[in-house]
Amino acid sequence: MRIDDDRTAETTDRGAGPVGGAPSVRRGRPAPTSKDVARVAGVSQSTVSYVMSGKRPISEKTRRIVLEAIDQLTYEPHAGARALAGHRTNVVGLVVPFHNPEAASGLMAFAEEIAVNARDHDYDVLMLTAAEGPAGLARVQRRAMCDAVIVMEVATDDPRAAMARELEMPVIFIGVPDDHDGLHCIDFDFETGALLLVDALADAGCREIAALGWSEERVGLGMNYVPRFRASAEARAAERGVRLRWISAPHTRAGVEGFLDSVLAPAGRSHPGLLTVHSPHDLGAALQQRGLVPGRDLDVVSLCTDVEAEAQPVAPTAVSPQPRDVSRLAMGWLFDLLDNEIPAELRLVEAHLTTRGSVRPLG
Amino acid sequence: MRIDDDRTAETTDRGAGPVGGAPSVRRGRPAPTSKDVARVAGVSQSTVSYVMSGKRPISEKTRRIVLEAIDQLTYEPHAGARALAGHRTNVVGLVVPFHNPEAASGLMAFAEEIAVNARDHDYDVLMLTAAEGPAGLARVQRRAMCDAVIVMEVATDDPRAAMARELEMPVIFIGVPDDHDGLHCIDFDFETGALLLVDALADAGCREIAALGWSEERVGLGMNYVPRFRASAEARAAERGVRLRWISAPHTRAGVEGFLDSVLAPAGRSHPGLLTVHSPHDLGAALQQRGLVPGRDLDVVSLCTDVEAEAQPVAPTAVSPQPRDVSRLAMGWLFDLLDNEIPAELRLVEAHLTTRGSVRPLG
DNA sequence: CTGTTAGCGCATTCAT
DNA sequence: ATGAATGCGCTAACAG
Repeated sequence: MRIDDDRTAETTDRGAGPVGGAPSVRRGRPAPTSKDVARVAGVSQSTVSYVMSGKRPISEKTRRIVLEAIDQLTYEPHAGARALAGHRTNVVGLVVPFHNPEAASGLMAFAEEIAVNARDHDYDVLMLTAAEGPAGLARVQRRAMCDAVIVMEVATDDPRAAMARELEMPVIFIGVPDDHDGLHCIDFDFETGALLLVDALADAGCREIAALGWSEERVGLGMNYVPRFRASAEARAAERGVRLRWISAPHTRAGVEGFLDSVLAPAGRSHPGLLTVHSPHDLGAALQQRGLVPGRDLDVVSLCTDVEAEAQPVAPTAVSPQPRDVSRLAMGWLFDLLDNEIPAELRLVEAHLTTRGSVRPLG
Repeated sequence: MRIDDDRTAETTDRGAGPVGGAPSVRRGRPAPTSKDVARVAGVSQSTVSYVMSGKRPISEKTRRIVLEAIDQLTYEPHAGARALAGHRTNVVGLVVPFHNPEAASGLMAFAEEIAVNARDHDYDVLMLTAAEGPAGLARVQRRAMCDAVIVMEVATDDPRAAMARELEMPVIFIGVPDDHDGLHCIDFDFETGALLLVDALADAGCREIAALGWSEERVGLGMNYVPRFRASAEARAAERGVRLRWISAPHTRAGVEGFLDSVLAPAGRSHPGLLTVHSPHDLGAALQQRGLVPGRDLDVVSLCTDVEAEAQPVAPTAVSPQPRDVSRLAMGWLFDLLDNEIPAELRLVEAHLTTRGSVRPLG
């Protein structure tokens, strides 16, 4: 049986470090535990726990004393112990996609937003890679490494969808798999975004639209937003009696040039319209080289973030997929999901058109 | 006192799921524990533990039986429990920098390489943000959330350096703070890289070099590699009797154009040399627009990855900072550090010049 | 309102 | 070569 504490009841020697800029970590000393806090505060260990969790009423007086002791010892709870006893890790898993230079910037924005939101709720982020596939999700659940997972860059036919249905823990997909029944999915409303962009060109009088879509690689990986956007754009173009053409290899210099050759060469063609996705860097230069100015010689609209738009020589009228909004909402949903039972659902972030003068007003 | 097990000694009902594609996670059932494995295998719990850790000799026979039970139950150890009892989390922290579109691609490559290496050692990656500053390092240590941390995008005068010295846990800096005494730092050898690039131009007969460096933002943040590279390049240029000029705002279109105007306008100037860092996308287009071809009308060398180099209209002779090599080596060092006491040290990854024909052979 | 107690699932020290 | 017993630091149920 235990003979009680090995540590004596001194309340002073574990106090603050050297005067003036005491380091918040002291070498050699083991990290203080809630028992240490309890001793310093002169209360029981469970009281310390309850002060931290707020799961039962505590008198204002003891509350203050305990918080003071916590502060004095710079105590922080042992994550593993807490997870073991409390069945909660305070960690969310984030499955990041395979490296993709084209989309890297957007992905980092996503990830950062998620990490910051997590910290706001005293959560941390475990970085999982797409390389682990569905098995990765099962692994982190069985090891109890996180309370929920966010999956980015979902494919139309994504094997992680089936796995997510088997898991106990909440999984939020950023993107919409074909069969998203029973899944919690959130994404930008690419369908409406496509409508807005096609309409912007059609309203300006364009009879013909050339679209520079996602890279071949993205398409090949079956990214869910590609068909969502394309199908919607095509449907609307048909409705408006506009011809819509998709360009292959849109993100190579040759692709851009070839496109310009074929579409714009017959000078005087009526109202050529350009719809770009994440405007390829070369496009601005290519147009410029041909003396073509968006909003004067042709109409250009784009699906891209505001930052990307403003970076163009001529900022295009655009619809932003709002990566930060999407991840912020995803996190809000996730935290809701952790405490409450919420039925599976598909949530879409509203699309808006930002007019920027790359489209000629119909005159 | 404990009345022993609540679970009966059946060894069959927790077996594999439905025949043919049994899901590896079964809803409703609690995750199996090492005790479950022990019961199924007919051994003690500690034996299961020792089979997994290999920390004491186990007969081949029981070893096999235990592994079989583990497999059958798809058992995985509870991360929190393991961390609590074993004082090891099997997690490495990774501090990712503030969002920076310019460098996002490289950072994702870093992160992916680190994550993959971690998984190879049965480690996971906790994503920390630079926003937490030095306090973030202290926090994850006190909470026992990881066994070591890797810090990316280190500043010349980085507050995390001081914190790292206080910590018990290993911290590896990717980058070299000014005062790196007592720190474990690893990075690409930017100094030698600069020498190689300046030499390449000087050897080709350039008397004048214009350098397009990092963005103002990077410089403003005090990124350690900026002065390391610049100082070394300047020193070598002086040695070689070459004039070296740094261009401000190198990553704006105006910056690039302004630079070309001032340096190249006086046609026939002797051997203009260009040294670029992460070639701005616009540079290729800008040169092309002026009818200038690297390797014919001027000499261009670059500090950029092979991928970035090959993406240019004319692939430049270049030195690659080898992000993947650096992170792989960092992880190797880290795992070494976890088991062995290794003195602090600065490790540099060797620089190599890859000749690609953007420099005219001296004739 | 607060203290006492029993595990959470594992690693590890004793025993054999 | 194996088993039994202990405790890591915490949460939550139980007892006042």
